[in-house]
Amino acid sequence: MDTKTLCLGVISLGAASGYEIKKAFEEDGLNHIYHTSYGSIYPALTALTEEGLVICSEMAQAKRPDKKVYSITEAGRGALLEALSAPPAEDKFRSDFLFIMFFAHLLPPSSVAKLIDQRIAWYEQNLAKMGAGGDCICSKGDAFVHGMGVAVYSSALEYLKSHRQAFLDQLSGASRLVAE
Amino acid sequence: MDTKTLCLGVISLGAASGYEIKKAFEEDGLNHIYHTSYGSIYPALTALTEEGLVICSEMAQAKRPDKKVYSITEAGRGALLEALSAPPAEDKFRSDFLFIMFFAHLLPPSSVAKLIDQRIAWYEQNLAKMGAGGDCICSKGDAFVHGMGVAVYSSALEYLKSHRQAFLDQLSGASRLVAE
DNA sequence: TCCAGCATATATCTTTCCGATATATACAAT
DNA sequence: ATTGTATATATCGGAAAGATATATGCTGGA
Repeated sequence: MDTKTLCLGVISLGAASGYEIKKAFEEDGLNHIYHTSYGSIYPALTALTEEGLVICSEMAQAKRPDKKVYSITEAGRGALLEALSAPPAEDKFRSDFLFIMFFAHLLPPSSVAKLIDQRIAWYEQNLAKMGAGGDCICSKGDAFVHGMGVAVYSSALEYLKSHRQAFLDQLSGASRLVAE
Repeated sequence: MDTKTLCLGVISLGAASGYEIKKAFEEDGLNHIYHTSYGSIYPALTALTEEGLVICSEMAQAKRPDKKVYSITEAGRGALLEALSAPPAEDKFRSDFLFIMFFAHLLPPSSVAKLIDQRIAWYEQNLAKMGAGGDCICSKGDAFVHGMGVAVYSSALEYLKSHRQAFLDQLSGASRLVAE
């Protein structure tokens, strides 16, 4: 999914600025689904405007920097539909945490324990936030995607809680054997 | 986690060529944890060699292209430990599938159904492969990471199976209302 | 009260990375 | 015989990520 499609999708739910698009991938419903950056968004919006897929209305704000609000055009809706209809690329998941866990035998068990505990706390915080369900830009698919996120995070949390101790025991057991 | 660290990690488990490093991120234990490409690996190996973190022994193979096997040095082990000790960056997850589901209301319900079914099949295949547990480069953390992967994929699969019908009903219900 | 920090808002620059492609060969299957 | 797959390295071009620059108002703590 290229950045242009990501922007087009958000704008299809309502006119938005580059700044608001970024927020949608940080706090609102698209959080955890996809990420993008200003370095990609602003050039994408320029390109979309040139292609006539969005139109830009510059809003001079009294005491703020000017805000450029983009709205989708009919051609834009067509392009979005086409992009969404293409066979989806495989999920791309990269986790520093899991990579480090893979090499946990190289680290002191106390560091590993700390990382796992931080991770558990992270899942708990996020699940609490998701449960509250405050932020969302509320498309139809939102509840479905959101529910899947909650299901997956819950199972990850449960796994960490229930396997933490055995894993740490295994690690210190192994290093104890080496020391003997 | 930059590509140099990813390569260093794999090489720390045993001497490997660029080709074998790539495979470790496709089929062996690091699958689903991180991805990388030849375009990143080969330059990274050159840089690691120049920095003295790995050494390269060129293996002339009779009837195959020469194979460059890289081994980690003591300095390399130090650099790896340092990189693994840094606070992990947040997971980066990007899913075309979930992005499309978020905009499912724009697509014909039959297309959405097809995508979900393909997804269910994908999880089933992968879980079968992971259950068999054939491929792994077997570090100590391998079982822990592998188990977490199985837990998460299982819950995703269960979620899709149990919510598929209600979601599709909701989508066609909504479009029926529009048509009336 | 003052100043730090945060939120709003756009833009660009550099480094890194991804995907595609080129090259070469052996082996298996059709 | 020919197609496809596996082994193996290397590089190019375009896309993206992350950091930084700029400007300003609001809020909260020292």
